[in-house]
Amino acid sequence: MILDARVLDPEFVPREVVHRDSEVDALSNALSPVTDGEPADTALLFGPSGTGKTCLARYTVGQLRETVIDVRTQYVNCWQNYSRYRVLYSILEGLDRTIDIHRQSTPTDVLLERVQAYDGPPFVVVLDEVDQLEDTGVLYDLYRTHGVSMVLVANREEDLFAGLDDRLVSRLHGSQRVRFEKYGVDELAAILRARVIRGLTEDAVDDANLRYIADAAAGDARIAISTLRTAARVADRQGMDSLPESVIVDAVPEAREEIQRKNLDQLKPHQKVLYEIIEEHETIAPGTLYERYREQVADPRSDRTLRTYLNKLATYDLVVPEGENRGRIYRLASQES
DNA sequence: GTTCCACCGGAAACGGGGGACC
DNA sequence: GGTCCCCCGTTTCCGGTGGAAC
Repeated sequence: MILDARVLDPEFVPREVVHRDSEVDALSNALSPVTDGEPADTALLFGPSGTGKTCLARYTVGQLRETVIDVRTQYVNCWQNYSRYRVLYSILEGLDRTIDIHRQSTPTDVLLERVQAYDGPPFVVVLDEVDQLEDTGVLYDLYRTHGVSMVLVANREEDLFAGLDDRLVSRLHGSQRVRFEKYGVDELAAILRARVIRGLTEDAVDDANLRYIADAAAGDARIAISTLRTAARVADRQGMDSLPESVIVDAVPEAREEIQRKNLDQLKPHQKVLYEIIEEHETIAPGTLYERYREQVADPRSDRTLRTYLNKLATYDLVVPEGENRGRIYRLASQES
């Protein structure tokens, strides 16, 4: 039943972007100077998870490469590349200039010098999840680098600007902003339909079931596509030639669990211990949490490190901190009231 | 109103791991 | 092989915040 599994991959960039025409136009306009060999202004993409920001950024930059011969591009995920060093290294990878750079011994300044020495055609850098950067100074570095144009992707404008250097904030003031709203059920169903046409056999799933998936995903395309993929995999394994409603209904919670499992798999052992302690209690105060943690591990980390871990868990949407100061408690995101 | 205390997070220091250089 | 340098995860230190207790 599955003809092309890549289409159901969360990273897949389709040949046509559905229901985001105005956003594509806005980003294309922002990048239009590149078609004349000039650097473009910084573009900022904001919106909740699963609204198509990353997909649209990759799609638009891909289109640019098809129409402009002389342009270079690089995609950097700031979640994985959160330090100044890693961002610069990743950018140099896009320029094929990492030969003789050693990740353990070459100073950051050398990487920056090498980026700033770039004198080729316009270079467009997409910095995804840019609000996850631990050192945002690299944005100022890049802003001042001639020939480099940035597309910054983040969930919330306030979160991004809160962490930025004042000089950069004022310079980004006039930048092109593209805002993404959650998809409606019809829009999500159309996105799924486009994937079904390219990835599954004809009539593998009817419109009513696609709308069911779209409705359950609550505006999040990532969850919708994950649900479709989970259902297709199950049906394919069982030798079915279409997706029955029962398989789709089961796939809805499974897809959410799969996303959560993937997040859990990325945790370090000590972070997992914290997660499991919070899981055991409905809610838990920080002091008690630290105490239980120290009881369970042989080589406990300091409380300060635990606070860093807990912030990480919150960023992964696994744990929710509630209240301030002495009233602070932690609970699992899946048990949110 | 004042003091105490739990909690948060920034900044600087520290140390491990790893590569370059002699 | 020894030394130097670098990044990065962690620790230490500490000031800020705000609710509780007096």
